[in-house]
Parts: sequence; C-alpha cells; structure tokens
Amino acid sequence: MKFSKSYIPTMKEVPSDAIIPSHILMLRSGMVRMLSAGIYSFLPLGYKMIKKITTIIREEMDEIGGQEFHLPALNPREIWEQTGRVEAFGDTMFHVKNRDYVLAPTHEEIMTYHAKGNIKSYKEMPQIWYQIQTKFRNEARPRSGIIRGRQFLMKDAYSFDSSFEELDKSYDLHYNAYRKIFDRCGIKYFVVGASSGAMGGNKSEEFMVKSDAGEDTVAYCEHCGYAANIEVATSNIEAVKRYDESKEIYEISTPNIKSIDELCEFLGINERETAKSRIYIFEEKPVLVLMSGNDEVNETKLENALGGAVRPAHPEELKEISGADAGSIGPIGFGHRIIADLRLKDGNNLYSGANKNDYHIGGIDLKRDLPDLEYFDLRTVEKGEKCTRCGEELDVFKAIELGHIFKLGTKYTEALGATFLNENGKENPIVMGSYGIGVERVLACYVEQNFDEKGIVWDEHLRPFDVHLLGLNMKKESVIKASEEIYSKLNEAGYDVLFDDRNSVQAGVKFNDADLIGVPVQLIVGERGLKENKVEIKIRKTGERFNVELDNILEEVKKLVK
RNA sequence: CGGGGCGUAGCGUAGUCCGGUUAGCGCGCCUGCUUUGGGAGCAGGAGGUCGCAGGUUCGAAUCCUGCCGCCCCGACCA
Repeated sequence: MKFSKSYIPTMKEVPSDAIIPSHILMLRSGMVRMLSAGIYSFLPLGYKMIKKITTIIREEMDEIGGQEFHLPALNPREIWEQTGRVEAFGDTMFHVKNRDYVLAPTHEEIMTYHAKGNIKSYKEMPQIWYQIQTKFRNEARPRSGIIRGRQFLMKDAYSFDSSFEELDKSYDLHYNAYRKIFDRCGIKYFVVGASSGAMGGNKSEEFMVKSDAGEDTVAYCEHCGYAANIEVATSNIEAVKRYDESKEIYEISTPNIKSIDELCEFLGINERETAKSRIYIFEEKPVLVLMSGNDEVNETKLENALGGAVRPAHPEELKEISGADAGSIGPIGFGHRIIADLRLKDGNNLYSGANKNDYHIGGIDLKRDLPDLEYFDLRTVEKGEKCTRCGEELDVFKAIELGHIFKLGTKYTEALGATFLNENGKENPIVMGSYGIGVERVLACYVEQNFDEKGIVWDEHLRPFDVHLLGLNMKKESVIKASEEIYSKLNEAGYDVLFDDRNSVQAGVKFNDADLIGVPVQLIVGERGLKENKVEIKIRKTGERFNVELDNILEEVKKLVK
C-alpha cells in the first residue's frame, strides 16, 4: 500500500487525554480516534489489526468445532427480563427510548433463545456457537482508551451440552483454544481462577495480562504458577493465638482511638490481638464482620459466604445499629448477626470495640463469649503472604482481563425453558458454557507489551504490514525507480508492503513515522545507498541496520519476514 | 454517582487571578522558491461561535449562574 494514498494520520504530539502507552500510541499511529467517552472509531490501520486478530480467533474457534453466528445488537427487552438480567445489569444496560429494546451487553439470552426448541435431543449436542460482535455497556466511567469502552468488540462463544461431564469437555476445548489464540497473538498472559460474579455458574477462569492499567487485582506465585483473582485468592497466614488462660472481659477507656493502629499503639499490643468490626447490610439486615487486625474484608468472599449481595453500612446507620460510630464497634453486646474471618477462629484475649464511643473491650474469648460464631474465609490476600501450594511469597498486582471462560450450567436454559430429551427420554435443561474475549483489549495489551520511546514494535505474531519501504527522496529519479521496483517485486512475492512514497515530507518524518507505526522490517531507499547499488535494512525492534545489494533484497526479506 | 482537574484553530498551548488594541505562540495545513538519510529554510496565506446558554458591564476568553463535554482518583464492573 502506498502511504501517499493511505489514510494514516500520525501525530507528532501526544494528545492530552491519553495517559497509558497503548492509548497514546494507537492515537499517534493513526489506528483509532475517539468519538465520545469510551467510544472509538477504528481507522484503516487499527481496523486492519482488528481483522488480523479476529482471523486468528476465528481459525481457533473453528478448529474446535465452533460455528460463527451474527446476532442482533438490538434485543427485545422481554427476553432479558425472563432471566432477571435487566435488573442485574441495572444502569449498565443501554435502553432504547422509543421502543422496548435494549442494546445487548452480551448474548447468553439470545443464543439460548435460538437453542430453545431447536436443540431437542442429546444426539444434537455438543454445539459450540460463537460470534464476534459489538457489545454495549453504559459504563459509568470509561477509561484507559480502548481498554474499557461503552461499546466494544467481543468474541463470545457458548457451548451447549447434555450433561455437566460433557460441559467439562467443551470448557477444556475452549481453554486450549484460548491458549492458542493468545500464544499466536504473541501476548504474555497468565490464567487465574476467578469469581463468576453476576454471570452465574460455578467454575471460571480469566486470561490476564499484567498491567498497571488493569482493573482486576490478582495474586500470583512466581515459584509454582498459582494465580487467582484477588476476589477468590487465598494464602497461608498465621492464625491468631489461643492462650492457655482466658482473661475476663473488661472495658477500657480509649478516648479518640479509632483505628486498629491507634489502638495497638495506645495499648501497646500487636494487631493480631485485635478484632476489627465492619458492618455490612445483607438482605436489609446488618451483619457484623469480624476481621483480625487490619485485614481487609473481601466483599466477593463475603457475598459468597452469605449467599447474596451486600453493601457496607453507611456511617450514619452505624450508631443506630451498634450504638457507636466506626472505630468503637465490636461483637460483645452487638444485637445482630456476627460472622468472623477464619484467621480469628477460637481466638482469645482479644481487644475490640465496646459499641460505645471511646471505649474498647479486652479479654474477649470468641469460643467462650460468642459460641455460635460462624467462620468463613473473608480476608483479602496481601503481597508477601505465603502461597498455599508451595509456600513461596505471593505477588499481588493489577491485570487486564483479556478473556474469561465460565461453566454456566443451566441458569439461562432453565430461565428460558431450553430443554432436551436425554437417553432415557427425560426432559432436562441444556448445560451451557460461556466464553468471551475482548478483541480490542488483545490489541491494546499487545501494544502495552511491545513499544519503546519511538513507537510501537510489532513482531512476527502481529503486524499491520510485513515490510515498511521508505523512498527517502521521491523527487530523485534513481530513488523513485529503485523503490518502485522493490515495491512491485515484494508485492509479487506476496508480501504486504507499506511504501512511504510521499514526496512532500522530509526523510526525518518518514523515519519517525516508520518507527511509530512499528513495522518489524524497514527497507530504506536513498540516494546515498543507491550510489553503491545498495539499500539499507533496519530491524525495528533492535535498531540494527545493514546494507544489502539491490538485487538481493527479496532473499533478505525472505530471511527476515516469517 | 462522589472528589479533583480541564475545555481557546486539526494537535499542543499562552492569555483568565486583576475585564479594556485586531486573542498570541509552536506544530500541522495551502501557494511559491530553495532543501532532501532522522520531524528543513525563506516569503506569502487560510483557519477561532475562546464548550453551550443566560446574566453583570460602556465593554467579557477573563466576573456570576446554570448546563454540556473530556481526563484523573474513588465507588461500580460480565
């Protein structure tokens, strides 16, 4: 493709709105432009990359027997009401104003709708149906360029099986296909166990990329490879002690002592001798959650333990519930449900709030004083704690979710009545799996992992062109002739070449645009080299340059472009 | 949705506190000549509802009120 005829609007300056490298570079290299918050137009260069990625995805999905659909983005609201997800998505779902339609944020309902009544026998399964479609979500705060938008391209696949054992097989097929897809894209990723959240179902895993721009937090063990979303991660930690002798309960005046740290300093004790109280509202009733010291409540774990959504109590509710404000709340004399983190199990001689401002209680024995206390794993894992598998230290960092695979089960097929007859002629709900990939995120993550101060650095996995040919001074007959010849020769040999044939810009502009766009191999045709019948080759990644004979170019390109 | 910041030509910005020439600069763009291996030089030129709407004032980019948009932090998030 000739640069002079292309629309590749590169930018020298950094747009002030962009912060993260992938966003800056995708704007600067002319791949995307923002239309509105979280809404991006893909320009030819960016869309070309999207097409390359979706080609890889299609090939691997087809390889496991996937069949591609193209479903409507505009959906009747009624179908979504049948599964309760209009409410579940809430404000995140876009509603059409002048008709009872919604803009689909995902497609479980619609795929299930098509399965219903059409997959009638166990003999017709397994089925794997997928599509690559724009999804719409009314994100409260779009961010990080293309990584979290209000509309985004997703590959979503759904498996339909006659049993949970069969679902396991479909799930494994997807797991392996996803590994191939991300490997072929050259992305450095890892897989974590995850919470399935509002999607329903049980087992789920996420394909993650480590990045400060990420919105998920994961715990990762370098040593054994253990990886889990912080929402479900566990670690080996020291439990609180149980002393041989339990003290009696006694009240302590603790004026203006609010935090655990202040309490520890005031009393000269260790944080493991304290129990922190947090009040949550579950099913409109308060629940006191008791944690050891400064341990953080993990709300996902809490919701799993209680079996439903929770919210922290508002500060103004606390006094009415407990009799005290935050900082003085505790389990003794608390008139509502109390649950505790496992770390506190059977602890004694503990200090906690007295449910009276400026007072704490010491000598608490959880076994003696709260005999009915329920214990759950409720704490959030922290960096440096020991891995449950190998005992080495865990790292905790931010990551971008690229893909997510779920064993959904029968949530949607039951709600929509998608059933089949099994070997015994008995009616059963179809067992589903759901598998997503954020297509633009693959692109953004690739860029996040492959750039330098000059621009993007594509490699053999992903690249917009095979070769970037620069005709430096396109007013000189010798340069025009030589570069046009090379261009034709490479095209005939089947290479995808970006030919910078502009005669309006300086050589420096071409060099910088080439480095910014980041095609792996640059062929530089200038008068200087042509005097010796030579052309310069530059390897974008290493910056290495060398001259080759004009006649040997094709062979050199064959060696360099895989 | 809460907190903070910002909105001036395609991009980056000065001017705003303290109202007063024709709103300035760099990049980019157009024309001509020169230049041509790492973002050129000279000359000429086009391009602005100063986010929008009200208000105050002889006079508003500047002050006041309301709204809209964008970025960052938080909440939320399959």
